[in-house]
Order: sequence, then structure tokens, then C-alpha cells
Amino acid sequence: MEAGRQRQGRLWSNLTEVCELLHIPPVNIAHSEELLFQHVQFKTGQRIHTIGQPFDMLYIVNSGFLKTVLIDEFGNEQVLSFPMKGDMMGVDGIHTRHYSSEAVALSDCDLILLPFRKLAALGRVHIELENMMYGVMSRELVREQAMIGMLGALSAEARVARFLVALSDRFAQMGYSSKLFNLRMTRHEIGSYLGLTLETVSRTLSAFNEVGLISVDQRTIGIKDPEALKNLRRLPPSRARGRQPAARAKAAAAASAAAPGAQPLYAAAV
Amino acid sequence: MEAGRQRQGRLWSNLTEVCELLHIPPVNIAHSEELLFQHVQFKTGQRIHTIGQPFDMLYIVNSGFLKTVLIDEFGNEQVLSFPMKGDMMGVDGIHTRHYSSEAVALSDCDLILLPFRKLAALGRVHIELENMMYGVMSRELVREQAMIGMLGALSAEARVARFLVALSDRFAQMGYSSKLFNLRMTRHEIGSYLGLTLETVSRTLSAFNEVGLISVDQRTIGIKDPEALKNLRRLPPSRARGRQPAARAKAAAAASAAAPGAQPLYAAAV
DNA sequence: CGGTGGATTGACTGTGATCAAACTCAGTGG
DNA sequence: CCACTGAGTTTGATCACAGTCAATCCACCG
Repeated sequence: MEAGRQRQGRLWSNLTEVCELLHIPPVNIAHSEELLFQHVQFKTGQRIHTIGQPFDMLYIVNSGFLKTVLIDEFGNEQVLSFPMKGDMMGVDGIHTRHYSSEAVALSDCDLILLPFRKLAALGRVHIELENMMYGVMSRELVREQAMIGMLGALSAEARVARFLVALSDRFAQMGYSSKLFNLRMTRHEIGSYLGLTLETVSRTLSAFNEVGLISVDQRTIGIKDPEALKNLRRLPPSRARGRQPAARAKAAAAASAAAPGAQPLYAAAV
Repeated sequence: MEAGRQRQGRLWSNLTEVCELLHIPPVNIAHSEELLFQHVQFKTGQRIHTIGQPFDMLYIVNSGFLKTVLIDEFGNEQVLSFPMKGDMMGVDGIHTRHYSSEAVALSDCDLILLPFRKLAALGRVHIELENMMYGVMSRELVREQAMIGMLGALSAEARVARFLVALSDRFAQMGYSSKLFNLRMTRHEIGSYLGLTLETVSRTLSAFNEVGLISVDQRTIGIKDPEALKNLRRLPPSRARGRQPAARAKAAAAASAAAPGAQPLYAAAV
């Protein structure tokens, strides 16, 4: 853990550390050594904030894994995101001054507290910081738009494939292996996130495994063919798969990547 | 059209007018009469901005109807929103400095141009304005989260029902009739927005009509039973509907509203 | 008029939800 | 140490919702 220093028995980060965590050009401020943001630790299962709770803080994930969820009028959970290192949480609370979603730790976590009013005030003086705020919020908006596009247009298989690729990329950029990793969330949570049932998620992972795109063992995922996953739209029907060598099916999945213009065999006509 | 004044043959609005359009407490600025924002007119079918185009402007809808769309890697349109009076557009361009979506006029429109840099600079001096910016972006984020929840969890019928209710509410708050209005978008666009096909949208509207929840004639929609629509989860199977008086089915739909705790007949176990 | 884009309706099919059963694994306590 | 538990996962059988393909139908416009 490079970021953070001890003070009064707690970890604190300065603005420079916050900026690099967010992948934002560093903001150079006079006396920035005195401007520190406090860390907080949460244990697996603990709630960071709940729906309706008065808003005053933004959070940046320094380490660990979380989920954010919406609860509908019948008490059903809908997973909105799986924040991890470098992600900002709590932005949805700005508008109504109350959080509109709930954040839960899926592993032990270390979060940085950003008092919103203080941050906004700082942004008035340091334009890069203001840019950072607008930038992070806009980025989040674009991410959600992509999510809407995915839920509106893609098949179950394509959703699971993209989910795996996105995870793999995140792990890579955090310095972990992009080829072999552990899922921190249950099938149920993945399903909720992707608009699918847990059974469909499980079956789809098994199908990818059978065809050699990935390896699955409970929560351990091995990415075998990232390119095919990235461009997958639909797998051949399982009937055909049974009597064929796995290589055939894998090739078919990859084919949809090679010729996006022509309608490849088995590709969805979205 | 109360907002706007002529100058150099064009319409301009001051900050106070912009604020009330956005439903934000008015920002009082000295010399606010000299701080004016230009209007632009677009005709039906015209593009306001396209994907990848360099970002520098935000837009506020003063009158008219639009759609914003994402284009996926295969050229398919995905409708993201139907902006109308009081909505802000272009926020998705802040992050990468390029618009990530495309906005198209569905009717003749009058938009107010907000140069982003200028607006951000103003926000540094006038905190209410800064709050407005953060607030509008956060509100958009929450709206998209609700959309994700809807796409992930609701049946086709529930989506269409909520779409109608949301439209009805918007018309009401713009001072139009909430009971009778014209759709400005095609079935195809509604379908894309809701993650459905145009046939499913058409069929669902017809079913609502049959059951007495609404009246449909092409693009003209009459809302008959807003409460039942708001709480609808699933309609009784069409077989049963045919031999029953419409009132029965309507009552069943309304029942799911009355007793949200108990599982009503035909309600989806989401 | 005929032409064209949009809407409706019908018949059929497939994907993914539902219901159900078996299995894995970690934790707990006798 | 092992049986017991319970949460999570896998797999199977079945079915319905919504997608697909196709044939009108309708309104608007040149």
C-alpha cells in the first residue's frame, strides 16, 4: 500500500495520491502536505452507506471490492456496479442530498473519505481539481450509458463475455493477472448486474468452459481466449457443440470478430 | 415563449431564465442582464451533435423533443433518452472532451447553448451555479441508474407502462395534458429505449388498450388508469382476457398496486 | 392517385426464466 | 474427527415471454 501515512493512528492521503488513484493529472497545490484525506476500513459485508441516508461524503476505493445496489419497491436488489480500486462512490447522492443507492463491501476494504463540500470548495481554487470532479462524474455517466446499451441490445452470452473481459481489464490495470482471478461476487450478484438469473450465468460460464474460452472452478476464472470473448455475440447451439471438437465452436465465435460487416454464422441480428 | 429576448436577430436568455428552466433556485448575479446565453433552432431530423465530435457546449432544451442515441460497433442505434423542455444534453462529452452520444431533433426545437468552460468559470464565483452543475449531472446519473434497474428487472409490459407514466408526468409538469398526448417517437425508437422490439411495444400498447388502461390511435395516447399503469407488473394471459369483461382484467392489474406485500395473482416474482 | 414509412396483427420459434434436485465447500459444534 | 448445516453452485426438465418473419393496414405527402 504505497498511498497513505500514519497520523493519530489512522491512514491519510494527500491530494496527489488521490489524483493518481483516479488516473487524473496531479494537482499541485501549495501546502498540499497539510491537505489530507482520511481513510476508513470496512470489513466484508459491512455497509458503507444506505439508501436515503443524508449525503455528505464521496468515497474513493483504495483497495478491496464492493457492490452498489438499488432496492426496488418490492425489496429486490438490483446491482448497479462493482467498484474497485480507483472508483468513486456516492456521486448519486449529490442531487437530492441523500444517497440513492447502497454500497456494500464484498471484501475487506480501504476507502478514502472525500467531504463533498470541502472538495467542491477546493475545486473553485484549483481548476484541475474541478476538472477532475466533472470528469469523474461524466465518466460514470458514460459507463452507465454503455451499461444501458448492453442491457438493451446484447444476448445473455454476450453480456457474460463482456463482463469477464471488463473484469480482466480492470485486474490488469490494477497490476494483477488478467488471465486468472477470483470473482468476489456470487452468481446471483452477477446475474442481477447483467439482468440475468443466476442459473443463466452459471450455465453460460459452463458453456464457455466447455468450448475452451475460459476455465471455471467455483469463483476461480481463467481467461483462455480474450479476443473471442471480446467479440462474442452468440455461441453455436449446444446440440451442434456436443458432437464437434471444441476448436470448431471456438473458431466460430472468433469469426464474428474477424468479419463484422458480413453476417457471420450464428451471430445475432441485433 | 416567456424566456428569451431579441438581439442581433437572435434569441438570448439570461441566467435567471436558465435556472428556472432547470428547476434550480435562481442565481442572482450583479449585471446578470449582460450575461446572456444564445438560443439555436433545429428542425425535425437535424443532428445537434454526433459521436466523436469535439465537445465544448452543453445544451438545454427550451422547447421541442429530441432523442439521444448510442451507435454500437455494428451500426445499431440504441436510444438513451428523449430529452424535452428543461433537460440538459451533452454532459457525456466532458470526460473525453468528445461527445459519446448523438442527439437528434424529433420535432422543431429551440435549444440554449451553454459554453462549458464559461459555465464552469461562472460556477467558481457563484456557488449556486456550481451546485446546479453538480446537481444536474448527479440527477442524470440517478435517472440512468433507474433505467438500468428497469432494464434489468422488469417485464416488457411493466417497462411500457412506466414509460407511459413517465411521459405523462413530464407533460403534466410542462403544463400540457397528462391524459392525452402525442408520442413524438416511433415504435422502433420506443423499443430501442426500452430494450424491446417495435412489435412488442405495439402489441403491449394494444393489450393495454383492450384492457382499458389506455386508448391508442397511432401516435395519440390517452391515459385512462394512471394508478394501475404505475403499479403494473404483468397482465393476465390473453386467453383469459378474451372471454372476460375488460373490467376484470383491469381490476387485476390494479390489485397488484393495492397489496404490494402479498404476492398478487399473475405478479412477476422478480 | 400511388408511394413510402410506420403501425398492427398473426404464426411460429428460441432464449432465458422457472422449478427442482443434487452437489461443493466452509464453518460449527458434538 | 466427522456429521451437520447452510449458502452458493451446477445441472436438468419444462415453459412462457418476447423475438423473428411475414402479411396487411394506415396515414401522410408528393
